[in-house]
Amino acid sequence: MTQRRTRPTINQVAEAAGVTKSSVSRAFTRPEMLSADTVSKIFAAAEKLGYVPNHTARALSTGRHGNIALIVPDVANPFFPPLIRAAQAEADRSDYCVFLGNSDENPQQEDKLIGRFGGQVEGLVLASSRLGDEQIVAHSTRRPLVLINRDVEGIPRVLIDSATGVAEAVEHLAALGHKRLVYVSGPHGSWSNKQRRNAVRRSARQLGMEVSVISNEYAAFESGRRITANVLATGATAAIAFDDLTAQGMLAELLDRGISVPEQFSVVGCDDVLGAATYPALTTVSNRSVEAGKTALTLLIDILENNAIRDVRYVLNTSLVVRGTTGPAAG
Amino acid sequence: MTQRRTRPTINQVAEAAGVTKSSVSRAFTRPEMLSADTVSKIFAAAEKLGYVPNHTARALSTGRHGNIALIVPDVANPFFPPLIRAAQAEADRSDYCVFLGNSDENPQQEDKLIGRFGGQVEGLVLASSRLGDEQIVAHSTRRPLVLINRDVEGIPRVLIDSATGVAEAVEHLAALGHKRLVYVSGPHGSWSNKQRRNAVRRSARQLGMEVSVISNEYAAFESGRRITANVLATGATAAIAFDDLTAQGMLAELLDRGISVPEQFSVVGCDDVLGAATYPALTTVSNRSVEAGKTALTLLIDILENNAIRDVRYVLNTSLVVRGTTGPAAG
DNA sequence: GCTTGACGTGCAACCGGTTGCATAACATAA
DNA sequence: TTATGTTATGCAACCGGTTGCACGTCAAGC
Repeated sequence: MTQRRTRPTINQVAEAAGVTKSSVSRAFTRPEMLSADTVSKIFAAAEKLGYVPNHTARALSTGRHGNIALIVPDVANPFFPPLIRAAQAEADRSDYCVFLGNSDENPQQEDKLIGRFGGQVEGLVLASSRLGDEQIVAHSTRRPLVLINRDVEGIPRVLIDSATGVAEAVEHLAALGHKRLVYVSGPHGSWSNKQRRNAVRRSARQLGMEVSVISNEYAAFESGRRITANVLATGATAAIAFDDLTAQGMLAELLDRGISVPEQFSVVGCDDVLGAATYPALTTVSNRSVEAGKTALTLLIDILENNAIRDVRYVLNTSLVVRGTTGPAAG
Repeated sequence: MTQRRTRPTINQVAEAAGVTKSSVSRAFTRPEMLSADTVSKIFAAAEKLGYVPNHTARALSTGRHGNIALIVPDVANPFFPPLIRAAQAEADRSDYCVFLGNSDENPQQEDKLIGRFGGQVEGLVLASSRLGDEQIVAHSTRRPLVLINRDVEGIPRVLIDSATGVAEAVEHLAALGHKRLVYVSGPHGSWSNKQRRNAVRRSARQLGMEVSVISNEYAAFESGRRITANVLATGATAAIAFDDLTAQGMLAELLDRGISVPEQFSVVGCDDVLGAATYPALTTVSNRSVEAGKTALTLLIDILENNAIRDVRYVLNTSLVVRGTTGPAAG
């Protein structure tokens, strides 16, 4: 393997160009301060030596490193990758680099990551944070913070309002003649979960439907399978699940138990992460995660560059996407 | 919004503790050099002021920032999130922070990202890189590099050998009586694609089967749907797709065309990213992406910490996972 | 021809740590 | 008691840039 040469420094360029390092520095940051001659002389020397300004040194003296951190509970949850991708693209447009953190749905891990990233980022985006409000507020005093799917007063936040879509789902089921309904919960600390649960309850009450709530800490395919027995035990004819993964697990389990969907039981998911890829294709609540990721980054960058300190609460509405897992109530 | 206080520096801690900054520095890096008394005095002062060493400054003088970069072609492709997650977890265990880059399957973008990250990472992992060999070699002279699913001589690499699994798939189809086979290609620059295509051809030749290759630049659900007509036009009775997403798109399209799977047509995917979530459940080639991510990071960290410069070529074998989309040849 | 101002460049301090070397304090051995 | 070694701490240079200020030069204005 070839030897890794140490990179040339500003001083070497200065010497090669016959100027001081101040001028080299200015040539790269504020060339309009220098004569055109000097600038081109410096660029020529830099080019020849293969000089690239040292990011770390620059960050130390300016206090700006152009990094931001994005922390999510679970990269592998299909809700996040499109969000991550959108955020990353938006960061890139403004020449920011993004640190990605995976908290494993664990507040302690999330806290630890924030600490570790803390020193080298200018701002953070926390998606579906599992931290307590006080911790979030505490972190926000240290550096700019934008939240996704978490509603904390005074902190800029982007919220995907699944309540609108969930309400539509309940109405849809009511219209199909369903009377008894189950809501299958998601992670405990999840703001979206609370929001969805409340929306189901509220709409159901208005429509005179009965609702049971079944808890299910870790939202995923397998746990969806597992809680299906409990769901059926309630005697309900339809279920709304915290997310598509849970719904998909339920679908598989119902199929295995010989319960046909939607003839004998209706299932609604949330987040539309699977497209039409389940069988039957899943009726679900639309997802705005790409917009959420992009918006959060736009917001954060705006705060960083314009020192725009404001209390933004950006809400993205959702709606019901009717596919094949909902039908008239059995019996 | 509350005022963001500037963080205390090493000097303030030194003053508060009645020592010089050298001692404070040592208290945090090599406490065994100091008397227990001094250390606890310093820690007490640091604690009281809320001091945290400045990562940037430390990086500048030591040349080590404890960051690594991971670049993937598409975060939203379900092959990568588990890999990313595993890599991130492994990095975390050794206190490294990870930058995530999304190249959008674009070599230029990939190159740009490497450049942007370059100055602030100690090493890079390129997953399924779309760069040319020379570019990869060039980058590797600058700083440690580990490749995933890319086989470049002299550069540490972790390869998921889908050839073994793909060969099994071809044998499986032959055993079911299929004579004509299609391989649906993936991205042009993809090493995995080349490997899979060759494996299909080789095994088919040995088993006396006929193979057509259909190209399909962007591997995804929609493009899988789109190329299905071409696949059927070949007269084949079975297809092996570059990845599960493509296979899933084909499944949907076949269903829409009233062609039943596996009775009339057999489909095999690759990477096992969908689990049993398709309908029928997809027969596919197993995926070792979690191990790949973890191994790549272990390798990189080993290189960084032990200066272990070696030409590693780590191969992870795969095998066929038979589910419900393959059956006896029609007619 | 002298003042004034604009412009281009250099000087030196600073960002916040780390580290090789010198030295003081103290313990041990002769 | 003095020489010798060990240990804990301080001094100051260094990492590689940025930036406020001072200074010298040259052209325009009177």
